[in-house]
Amino acid sequence: MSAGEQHGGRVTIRQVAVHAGVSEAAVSYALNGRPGVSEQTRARVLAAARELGWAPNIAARSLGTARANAVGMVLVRPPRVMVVDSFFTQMLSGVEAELNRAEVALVLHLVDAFEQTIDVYRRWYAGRAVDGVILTDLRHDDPRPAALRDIGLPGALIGGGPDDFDLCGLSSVDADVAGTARGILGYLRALRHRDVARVAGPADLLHTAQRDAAYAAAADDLGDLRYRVVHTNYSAADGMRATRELLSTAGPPTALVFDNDVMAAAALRVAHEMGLAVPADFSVVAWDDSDLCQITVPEITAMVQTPALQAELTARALLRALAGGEPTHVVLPAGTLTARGSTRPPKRLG
Amino acid sequence: MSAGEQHGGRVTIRQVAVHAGVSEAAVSYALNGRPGVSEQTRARVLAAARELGWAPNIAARSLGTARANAVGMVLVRPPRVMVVDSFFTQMLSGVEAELNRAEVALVLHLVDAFEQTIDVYRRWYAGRAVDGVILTDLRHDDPRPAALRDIGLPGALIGGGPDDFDLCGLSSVDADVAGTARGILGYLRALRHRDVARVAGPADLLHTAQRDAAYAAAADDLGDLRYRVVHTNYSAADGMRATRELLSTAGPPTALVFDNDVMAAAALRVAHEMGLAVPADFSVVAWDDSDLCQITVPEITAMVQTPALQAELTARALLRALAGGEPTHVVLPAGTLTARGSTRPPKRLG
DNA sequence: CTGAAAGCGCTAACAT
DNA sequence: ATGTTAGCGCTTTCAG
Repeated sequence: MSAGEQHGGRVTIRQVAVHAGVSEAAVSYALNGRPGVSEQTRARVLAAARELGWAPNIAARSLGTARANAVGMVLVRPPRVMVVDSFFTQMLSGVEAELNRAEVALVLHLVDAFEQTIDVYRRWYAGRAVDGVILTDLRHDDPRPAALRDIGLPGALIGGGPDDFDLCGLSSVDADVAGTARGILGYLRALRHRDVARVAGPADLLHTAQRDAAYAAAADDLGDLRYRVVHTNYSAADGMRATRELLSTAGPPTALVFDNDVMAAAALRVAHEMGLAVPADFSVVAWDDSDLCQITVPEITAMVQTPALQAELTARALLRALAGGEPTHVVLPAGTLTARGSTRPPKRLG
Repeated sequence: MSAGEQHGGRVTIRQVAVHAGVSEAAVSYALNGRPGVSEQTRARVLAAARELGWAPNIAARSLGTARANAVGMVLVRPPRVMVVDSFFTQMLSGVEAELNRAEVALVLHLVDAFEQTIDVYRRWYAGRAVDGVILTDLRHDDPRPAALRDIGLPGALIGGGPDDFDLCGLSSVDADVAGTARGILGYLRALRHRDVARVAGPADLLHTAQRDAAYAAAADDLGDLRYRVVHTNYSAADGMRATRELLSTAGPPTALVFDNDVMAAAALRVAHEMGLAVPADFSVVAWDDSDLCQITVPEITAMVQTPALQAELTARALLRALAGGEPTHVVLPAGTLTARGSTRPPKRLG
């Protein structure tokens, strides 16, 4: 609360200059921590700026430097179809953590249809509204990476890593899905489960495809484990549908693994409807952990993921790319399993 | 996909002008739908602009007009403490719906501590980063409205309406909390409940205070209904703590109402732990509805709210204020009750 | 190391 | 109805 703060905004660099008794250019240098000005002047300028409550005019700076100092994210409405709400908020938190550090703004844009996304990118690029974008929920044959390359707009990917997909020069940050899948199946196998079914997310998400491959490989490695999968749209209702389907087969699985926590919780209800008990009749594991996994009866065994960290590193990778760095591909450690009451050895051992 | 789109961005108004064979000013007029240019030229300009893939440079426009064409929201991290995740995403969706219509960008900013919010507002104002802000989760004696007035930054409130609070000239959009509270207690009373306890949100949220008053008044009106309340931090764990507390009293309530869906779901677990049955031993009602209320056993009776609409109208009110309009105070209809299996008449009728 | 001046792309007041 | 021009506030060359 220094003396001058009652001025309250809209102070120009010119006023700071006269206040400090130097030129506008000197102020600019001083404020941006550049050479070309003595330490003494710098100190005086900074003092004057603080005293007057100066803050840079975003538009003027952008216009001069041709940088928006902002990054954008386009989401498809409704969010719940693409990401679970809690995953989304954690992701947002991670992105912001990194952007705040760099004093870069986050511009959010929701579109009604996936196809509109690229138009937004084009507009953003043309208008220099953002310097780059962060992508999530890549789909099979997702047109966005190539579009970004064609447009010339930098980007970075949360998930949807390098394995089987042309990233078009974008950076990516993935979790170790192979390790996570091995962790889950290995854990169940150690409990003697030999028939595991998975209630997965939407088949067209790359995210899901990664897990498809990871689970299949992990099951293969174990050798004596039957593994099947049903895809859903991530909603509770669809998860229940899939769960019912799997449990209604002749020779139902002894363990069900879910691609998110909501569907896992919903499975407990299905069990109840079908007169089955968890974990007596079948075990349940959720890929993501959340409060939800701890308010059910029984509590749900879950793989703890780090979406906020993943998002934070993605934002960092984008900022590096904006600074001229090469694309990077980070893989975070596999999730850690928290065993709870929803898992135990199957009734009939194989 | 017109012919010229391969140009791909960064087209200036000057290029459009030469392409259309007119002056820069004429292009500006034509593009912004203003008088001062014939329909014929306008058409030609628009065609040229589309052909070249022109989009306005955000910074240049802002600098010229002294408007950012953006509104901001500052949230306190972690979001889950202040708003339930699903409420937050719905709110975001509503805000964006309105802003997109007006081609206004949304800038999101997360801070670690509530106190930092006003600094961000000040910086945003000084730098013309946003034209206005949307506030949520007003607290008791919240300093933000007055700060905005002092700073000179327009704003609008999601919730925290006009009743008992100096809004400092801000617009607000509220749900009819009084009506909702009456709806819930009336419904329970009609089932013959005469002893209802509430597991509420954080006491320092104005939001919660509104409900406190609404429930108290509704209980008073009914006359023969005992009502008590315990405040929580909205988390599942704290909700369970409060639920346990209430059910452990001598003469426990026959119905519990919850300020959010997560705590309501968590209460079912508490019931199980305590050897109680829902709705046999006590009924459960949630203020917000969500998928969660439909995957529990029993399903949870809930008040359906319209957070997206509330947020949308708030954004609209803000845009109106930016256009010079007077502050407005909208009150949305009370929530509608969806009765499910978690409620029924109490065992011992009063 | 410092000061003057040009220019980023647009809008809006001016002159034509 | 159209074209000319002067800024918006900042950064950044270029002389001093």
